[in-house]
Amino acid sequence: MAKQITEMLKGTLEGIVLGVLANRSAYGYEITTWLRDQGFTDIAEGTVYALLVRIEQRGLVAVEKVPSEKGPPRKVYSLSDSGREHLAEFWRTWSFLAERIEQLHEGRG
Amino acid sequence: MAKQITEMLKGTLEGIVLGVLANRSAYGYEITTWLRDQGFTDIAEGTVYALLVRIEQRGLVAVEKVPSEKGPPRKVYSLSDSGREHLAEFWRTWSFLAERIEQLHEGRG
DNA sequence: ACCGGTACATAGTGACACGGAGTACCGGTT
DNA sequence: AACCGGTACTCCGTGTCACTATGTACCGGT
Repeated sequence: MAKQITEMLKGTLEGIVLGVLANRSAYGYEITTWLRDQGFTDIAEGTVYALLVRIEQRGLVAVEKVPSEKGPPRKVYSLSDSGREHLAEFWRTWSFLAERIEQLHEGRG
Repeated sequence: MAKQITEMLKGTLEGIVLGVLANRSAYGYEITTWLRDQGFTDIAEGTVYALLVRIEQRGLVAVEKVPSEKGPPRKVYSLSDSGREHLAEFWRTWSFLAERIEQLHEGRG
């Protein structure tokens, strides 16, 4: 699972994170841990934080600072309306791409 | 707003092209036309040519120059053994990613 | 002579994941 | 008190990739 996943995550990681936030609010460290548990073992911590900053600046998420008993305060992100729309668009784009790739995979290319 | 597809194609477009070449040899212009027919209307011609140069330099494809009746000579690409391996790895990586994203989509995130 | 379709090439730009390092807060061990 | 590991976030530099824009060149038909 070498370098191919790195390039594939471009564009999809944002959708994944938005998808997670669609289910429940979460903070960066939590999301990183969740991704690792899902098998994305190579995802860099910095990558997730940078992504969160980006989607916050675009207004796709709202942030709330919440104190933690175990360390520095957490930045808890939740999906905004704009983020929900963006996520819907992501699913449409993803479906389009996945459909065609699956066709190729099944040899009907 | 098909800017999402631009980022999503990073990493996947290479796999798509390799997938096409797994079925039959093809040249750049032909591949571009095929992609457009498949619905990838925004794929730039230059993108495909640049990709082909890249995978040729990595030894994933072999090239043969073939004269055309309608224009300049075509560069016909065919998959090498190394390319076939790379494609297999692509399918593994893709399946891994697609599986997790589909789970998210179905709300089991 | 011109135009449109065929066919390939490439320099510059922007977006994004990654590697690596750093800051800070906390509880438990020594 | 000093140290360490887990928690939690930040930032800079790098490489890769698709896109934009443009250019070259070959060909047949008008």
